[in-house]
Amino acid sequence: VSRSRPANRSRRSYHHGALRSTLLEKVGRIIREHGVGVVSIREVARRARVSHGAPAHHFRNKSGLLTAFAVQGYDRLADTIQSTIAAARATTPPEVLEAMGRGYARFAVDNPEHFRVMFPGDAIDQQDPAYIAASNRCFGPLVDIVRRAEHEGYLADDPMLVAASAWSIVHGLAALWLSGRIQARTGAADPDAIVKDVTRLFVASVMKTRA
Amino acid sequence: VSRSRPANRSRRSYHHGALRSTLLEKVGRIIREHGVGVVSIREVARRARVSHGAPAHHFRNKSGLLTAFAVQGYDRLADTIQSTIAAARATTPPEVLEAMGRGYARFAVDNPEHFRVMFPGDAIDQQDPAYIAASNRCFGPLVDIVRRAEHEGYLADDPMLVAASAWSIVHGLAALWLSGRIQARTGAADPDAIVKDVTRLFVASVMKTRA
DNA sequence: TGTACATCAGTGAACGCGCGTTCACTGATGTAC
DNA sequence: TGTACATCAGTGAACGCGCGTTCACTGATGTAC
Repeated sequence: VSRSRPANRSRRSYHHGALRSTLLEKVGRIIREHGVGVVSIREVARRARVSHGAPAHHFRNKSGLLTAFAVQGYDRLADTIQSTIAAARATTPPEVLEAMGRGYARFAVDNPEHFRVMFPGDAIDQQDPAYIAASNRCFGPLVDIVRRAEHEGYLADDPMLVAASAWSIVHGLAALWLSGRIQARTGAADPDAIVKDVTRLFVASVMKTRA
Repeated sequence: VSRSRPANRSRRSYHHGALRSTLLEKVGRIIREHGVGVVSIREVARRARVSHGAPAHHFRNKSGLLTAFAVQGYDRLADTIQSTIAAARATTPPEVLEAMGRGYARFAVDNPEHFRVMFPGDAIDQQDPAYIAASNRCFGPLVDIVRRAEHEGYLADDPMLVAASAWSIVHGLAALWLSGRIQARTGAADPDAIVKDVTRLFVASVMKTRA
């Protein structure tokens, strides 16, 4: 942001100042409004009120733009999971696992535009180091908690199987919710309620007995 | 297929004979090779060796083409689930539910191109009656089996909650497998093995006690 | 404080491309008589 | 069996469009002295 900003703020400065983050935000809006297939560099630039050549200074190409958007999504997912655990004051493995599931689904419902890009991921570069790192920040804590659960005697099954199952159930629920299937089939209107019920059912079933 | 087909089969007849099903098959190939975003009427027509105006005689427009492809997917999904139940000679609710889960995942792994179009479903017409009917053929049996399970005393939880959870876990597992996440994280190489483990874990947990 | 200059960030024209849809057309088929 | 004709299915030209990428450019910033 320029120090010498004139009193008349409608005079647009030649340099945008925060173009990178603005472009990512516009990507999100376009996906939310019209779907991933509609995202184009030119439309993103148009919404940011910048020439369509400008994004090239921040993202090598279209794939780079979408990959950066997915990375931002992973960062936010990791944050949401952590803050959900903290807000629930969860400490035991069942409490933590349930909070993680709720955080994951919460993120998907609140950030459908990120979730959609992060997951099938046709258009993004899965080799990108920032992408790999951000993705690891999400999966690491899940593995940690199931290992801890096993160590503390909460599990009767292989911890990696439990991790894969936990991830699957919450991912599937989020994906089906976003595509409108859960609402259509069960008449559910509140994602939080069904997320809570499903995660509770799963955690209670899998961690029923403490050795 | 023309009765008066000439001996020289390389002479292409003006009428294709089975263009509709050929076009759908080409859609599948394109998605498998390059992703949903790459499907275009012109490319589909090109692969079917037909002019790009021809598809309009079978599908109103691009959305109609993709919707028809999704409908075909739902039909195959319902068939796969039924035949998996039959092949396993499953009769009790836990056996049937587990077989349904395996069938669902089997379908996704074997028909990723259909699965990808059927689910986020950005590009398809969810109001299409054929679409709604085909989709119902898949969900109906799931509701039937959880209701039966409840009636026979296998469930401690609300049957619709169990149905939503079952669908979620198997859908999430399939989606994560198709996006390569499960393989990357667990080192699993055989989808059947992990599908079997996950469905068993779920069914055994949820239907543990018989009232 | 002032000046020169390198670097950064955004411009806008140009390129070549593939797309969806429409439409007048024509070859092939099948049916009525 | 033969003929007329309606209907069906595929053709290919034309339309207008938005796209990604490149590139010589210029305005703005910031740093060295």
